[in-house]
Amino acid sequence: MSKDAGQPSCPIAQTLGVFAGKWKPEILWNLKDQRLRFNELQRAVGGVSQKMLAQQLRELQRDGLVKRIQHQSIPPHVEYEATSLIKTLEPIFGELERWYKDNAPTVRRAQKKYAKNNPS
Amino acid sequence: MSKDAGQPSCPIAQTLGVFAGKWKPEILWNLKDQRLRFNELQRAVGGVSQKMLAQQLRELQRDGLVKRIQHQSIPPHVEYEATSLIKTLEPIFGELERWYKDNAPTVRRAQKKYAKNNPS
DNA sequence: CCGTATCCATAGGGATACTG
DNA sequence: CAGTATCCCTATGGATACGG
Repeated sequence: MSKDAGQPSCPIAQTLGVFAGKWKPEILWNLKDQRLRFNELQRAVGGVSQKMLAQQLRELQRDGLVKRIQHQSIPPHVEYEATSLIKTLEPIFGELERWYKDNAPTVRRAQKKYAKNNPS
Repeated sequence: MSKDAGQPSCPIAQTLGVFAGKWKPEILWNLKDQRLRFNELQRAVGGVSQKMLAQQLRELQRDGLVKRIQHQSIPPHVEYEATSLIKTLEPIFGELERWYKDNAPTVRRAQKKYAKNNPS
């Protein structure tokens, strides 16, 4: 019991669900202004396994954020590109970036202070 | 091996790391305009276990987003409240909320379409 | 009342090997 | 090249019981 009904109640969590997966921000970040092939993307993201990359790309496609472009050729040639829906995320990305620029030091200090008070 | 260096490269991921944990958005959402006690918070969030709530609260304290207020009394009385740093997240929350309002239907449609094309 | 400690099941995710 | 399939280990997270 106490099974979650499924939908998180607040819209914040809903939106995060779409783009806040483990590798998604970096994938979107890299696709923001360029098409990339699978391997290029894997190198660009750095540290992601094939399995994870494929999976996250599938979810991004499902949610309409990324489009898969298959060129018929041998050897196969596939490119991924951001859809127009991604453009609507830009204000969010902008705010996230700005927040980091403005507040990262504050967070660092809080963490140091916390660490000092908590002999883990 | 192949241990990740630690820091994700893009600031987006950095910022998300601070507040995008599984229960954090809902915790912050509830603390936004009121102090709450541990049990109140647990009920408010809904579905979160004691263990998870305690853990997420610890992280939020560590990152300076939440303050723990301990009243000395028997039985113990503890309250959690948002710090001023949380205020700086509001533009982000605002954008996230707005995005959901504007684009949730689009995402739904994309998902339906994707499901139709992918007999999973 | 406010948590921590412990146990345990499940899902996440890496490495590797293989296919169209 | 662009993935899937498999194996396997670890981290996550729920339930329960206990301590300050």
